Amino acid sequence: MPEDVSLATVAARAGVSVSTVSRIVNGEMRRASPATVARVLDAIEAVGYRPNPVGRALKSGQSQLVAMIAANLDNPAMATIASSTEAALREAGYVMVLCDTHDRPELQDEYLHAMRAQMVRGYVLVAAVASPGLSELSASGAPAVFVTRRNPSGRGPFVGIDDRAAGAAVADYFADLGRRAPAVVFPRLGSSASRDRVSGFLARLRQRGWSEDAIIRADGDGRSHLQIGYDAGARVFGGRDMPDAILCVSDQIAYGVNRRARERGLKIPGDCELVSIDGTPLNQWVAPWLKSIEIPYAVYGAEIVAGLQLLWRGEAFGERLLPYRFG
Amino acid sequence: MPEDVSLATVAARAGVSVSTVSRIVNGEMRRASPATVARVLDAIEAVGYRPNPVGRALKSGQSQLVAMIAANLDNPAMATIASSTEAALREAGYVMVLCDTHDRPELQDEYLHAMRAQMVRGYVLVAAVASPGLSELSASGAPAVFVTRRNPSGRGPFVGIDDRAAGAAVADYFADLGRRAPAVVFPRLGSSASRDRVSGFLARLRQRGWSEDAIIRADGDGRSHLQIGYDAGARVFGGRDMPDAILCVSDQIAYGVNRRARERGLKIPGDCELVSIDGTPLNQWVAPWLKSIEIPYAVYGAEIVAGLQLLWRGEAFGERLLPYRFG
DNA sequence: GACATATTGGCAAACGTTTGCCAAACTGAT
DNA sequence: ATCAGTTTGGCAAACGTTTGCCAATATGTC
Repeated sequence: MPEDVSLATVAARAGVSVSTVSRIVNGEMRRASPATVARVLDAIEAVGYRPNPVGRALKSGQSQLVAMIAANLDNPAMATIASSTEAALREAGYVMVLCDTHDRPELQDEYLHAMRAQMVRGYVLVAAVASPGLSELSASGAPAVFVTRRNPSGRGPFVGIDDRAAGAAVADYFADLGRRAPAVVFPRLGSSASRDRVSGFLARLRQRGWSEDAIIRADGDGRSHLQIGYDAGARVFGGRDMPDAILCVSDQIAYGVNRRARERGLKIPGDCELVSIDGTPLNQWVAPWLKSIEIPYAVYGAEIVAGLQLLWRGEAFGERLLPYRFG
Repeated sequence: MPEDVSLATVAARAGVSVSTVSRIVNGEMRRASPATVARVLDAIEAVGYRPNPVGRALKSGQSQLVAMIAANLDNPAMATIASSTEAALREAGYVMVLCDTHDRPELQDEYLHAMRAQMVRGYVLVAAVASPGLSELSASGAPAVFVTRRNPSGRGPFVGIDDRAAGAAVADYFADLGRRAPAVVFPRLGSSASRDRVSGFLARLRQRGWSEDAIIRADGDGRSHLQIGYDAGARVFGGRDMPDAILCVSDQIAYGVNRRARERGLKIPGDCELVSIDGTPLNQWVAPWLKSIEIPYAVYGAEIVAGLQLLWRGEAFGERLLPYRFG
């Protein structure tokens, strides 16, 4: 494998200059006679030339790299987003660099700097958290798409679902089902997504006749939604008013709540119905007791890349709310 | 944010040449007088200089990129490996590029080519599949670490567990427990890992008195272990001899088998004990009925990077078998 | 045949780095 | 004062690419 083939190799073999080869490689066919083009194409084929992305990046100031900065890859929802985005980017000729911030602002900033140094073409920020570097990024006008959570510092292109509507849909479901004591469990330090889901849920319940304090609320601390659910479950199931229906703003929170319920000997969904928002496919296998708003994470990738391409072309791209299913 | 600071910027400000700055940046302190060094360091600080990895890569022929080529990011085990590797690489000053092959050899080859073009420093191959490009890679002597599955074409540095021993441990567990009708469920097109787990399990059972055909075997097709388990479950539970203990070679297979058992009204682990090999932390939340050989995926990252660093230094690195826990 | 105008292709600079080599300046010994 | 040896620092080439500009050749018009 002679991996030292460059434009010069091809040029020498075809008996033309480097610039001519470069132009032909880049599709500028009318800058050379058909005969020359053919000769060059043959030479390219013969020596197995592939453009060097590094040389290109240096010259043009832009690499083919796209940075995905995600809060926590251990969350299956994010893993699916990463996976589908990677596929869509490859399809479009780009390469994905994956950065896991573990929800820590300093790490996020470190990555943002490192990625800028790599001259990445764009940024995909999944569940980004507020940080100085992020404000900088927003201000710089670099192509960035926010996913799941909206840009914490200012506006920015967004891919996600209508979180308020999703919350409201669950409220309707509970109400229509005749549940009397609804509850909601969410992370204390909420993202825009969590907040919107909760507020949509609460607003709709109020519309449908519940008083503010008839709705049980429980939040939890930390970055593990599993733990948040488990902790909140202790309070929810330990109080005097047992809920008969709980909205968990993520699958993982529902897993935590369910574990607590199990430990307390409660039947789910018999004693208390659980609904989550996420609906990853794994649920059908390991959590059949869980009803969910299913977010189409597997198609996020295509939407994200479409958004990036709009931004690259200088066109507007505000937000793209994807349809969810209540399954 | 003036992101056009280069060595030249610093050099101009410090009143020295570019080469001097470069040498100081790279720690060659004795090539300049202390006074100069101080001046340059100040200038670096003042203009906020950060070396440009692209220029560096072009000159040196090596980027700071490390390619992780993984078979399927939707599998939580792989997601954990990816996540921990990413953290360890960052720690060591590298940047991880993530490629998801969806278990398809052509895609794997496409990625291998693309990554070589990116002048990546090394390769991490998680559950790699045999392919022409992979043979080439092995032959080229590029730094590559194989994870979970051994190099399908030839030998190569490996990070994983002792799969045969793990299989044997489960056999011992079943035997000690007094189970009479053990079974094993595995993917038909097995990786080295699957094969070793199964053969270790079978060998130990034979040692302990089982005849070859007293052990129920069921395999399944396709790339989804969930589906494999579900399909195999139909056969296992539908046969005349009901197993009273099943080894599933992965968590996801166990999820599939369990779903089938549930649908048939079987009690797990009452009617039939399930043991899997993987033991991702999620099990404790959503699959308390499952006993597992717990593989420490979260520490794979550190091992992988340590292995890469050995390879980079030209030192030998055969294989690293990590301890597992039976929990 | 003279001239304008396309067409075709090469030269050279630039992107940010690293590094071999050479030159100046300094050190100290004679 | 001379010389050798060392320290200090710059010049310039190279990595692979892109692109503005200019030169040469070909084509067309009168």
